[in-house]
Amino acid sequence: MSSVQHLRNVPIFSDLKDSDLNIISDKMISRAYEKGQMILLEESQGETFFIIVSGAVKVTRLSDDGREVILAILGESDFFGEMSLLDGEGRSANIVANEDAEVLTLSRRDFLDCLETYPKIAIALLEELAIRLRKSDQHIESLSLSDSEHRIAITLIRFAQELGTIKQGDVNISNLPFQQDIANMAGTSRETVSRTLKLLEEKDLIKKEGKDLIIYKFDEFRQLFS
Amino acid sequence: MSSVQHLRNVPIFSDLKDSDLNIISDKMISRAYEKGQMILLEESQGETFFIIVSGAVKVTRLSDDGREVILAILGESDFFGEMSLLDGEGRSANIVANEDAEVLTLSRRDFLDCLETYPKIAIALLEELAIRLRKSDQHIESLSLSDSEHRIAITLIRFAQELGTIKQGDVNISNLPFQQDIANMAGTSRETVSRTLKLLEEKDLIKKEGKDLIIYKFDEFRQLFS
DNA sequence: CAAATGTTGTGATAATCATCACAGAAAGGT
DNA sequence: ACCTTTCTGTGATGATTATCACAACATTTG
Repeated sequence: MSSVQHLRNVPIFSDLKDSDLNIISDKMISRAYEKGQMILLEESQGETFFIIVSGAVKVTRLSDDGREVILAILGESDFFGEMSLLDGEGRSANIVANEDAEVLTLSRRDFLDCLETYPKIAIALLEELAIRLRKSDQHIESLSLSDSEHRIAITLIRFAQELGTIKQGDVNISNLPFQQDIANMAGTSRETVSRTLKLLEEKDLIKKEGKDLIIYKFDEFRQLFS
Repeated sequence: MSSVQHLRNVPIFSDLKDSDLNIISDKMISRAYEKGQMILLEESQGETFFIIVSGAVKVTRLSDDGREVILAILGESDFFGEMSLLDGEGRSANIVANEDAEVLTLSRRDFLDCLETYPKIAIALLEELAIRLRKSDQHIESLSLSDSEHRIAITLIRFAQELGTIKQGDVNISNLPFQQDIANMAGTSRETVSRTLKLLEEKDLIKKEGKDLIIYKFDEFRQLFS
């Protein structure tokens, strides 16, 4: 797929005319990372805007003693790097390739020019940030008042919404992340994830099948853990 | 103070010329709420943008069983209501007056017009949302991997940054929120807040004085709980 | 000012969950 | 196919912290 066609899939660019997309696309540089590679470091100045063409990355924060908190897992057509471009602060999170990943990059200068030239992009970006803020708020709520079973269930729901495919009411998440990653998103321990998944399976709410995980009756499941 | 002068203090408007501010200011309507009054309800459609002229509000989410999570406490010159205007989703949080409060409001239509007419506002708003997202990320990190003492300390730091006054290295927070509110922000129980404040006082890190709370050597304190 | 209401302090108890420890399973590399 | 590494399952244990219960203190209101 050409890079223009990729851009067309990215929400913040979807309103633009082909001619404009071409102009932007010409300024972008393609890069590839392999699984586990660090794409952006917390310390570094954020000077680049990234769009994911294929693969997936995780957005993390690391504590002093090395424990990792996963804020989000991003996939195809998602973007990142915009935060420090916008507010000028240093990076607030690390980005690590969670699978082999291919990205398009735009320099700070070109990105900000885009915003000025195409106000629609700025407004679409506002929308996207509002959505992210909303998700963060839900995440905070869940960490604040749920027990680990709820937090893990909610994490599964997030995965289902991002990476799942629906089939007659059930959702299939293929390539479920490792238990350790689920734990780091849900704010709990790896062992608790293992035990809880078993528990949810015993309750016939989910089913593990190799690398896949099926959530039965997704709507009811969501209801259950609101 | 005239409402134009208030707008000048609001970061997203600070770049505008007086003449433009006047135009916007004319479209705004002033409203007053008293302590405890609900300003925005979770269910309702968000159709209004708010700027706080005086007083303070809390941004909360309520669980089914009635427990409250406080996402933020906003004060003078802060604004809210923009999220559902931007992404069209229903409200994600409740807003309650935490003290008697006076606000200026702008209708959905006028707000969106503003964004189109003054791209600078859109960009400034992007900046602000980026800052909020950053704070949310920190909040999530702290909830995920700190014990209650750390979480409470971090909550105090947030208050200090929003409402504190510095005096030779120490920060004075006058009108510290109730322990229950601190607990709801820190994701812990009211009793634990009580015990932890006592503990921090015994360590000579803070001091309670009536309604005030002093954090000694704020920089070191922040260091300590990063 | 008394009564009522709201807020804080503190002990006792129990529940949840992290941590440690290790075995078994799966995946990757050569 | 074998070895190595990574991932998962599961028991035992202890620490943290929520919850309950109630007294003391403070603030509001009639």
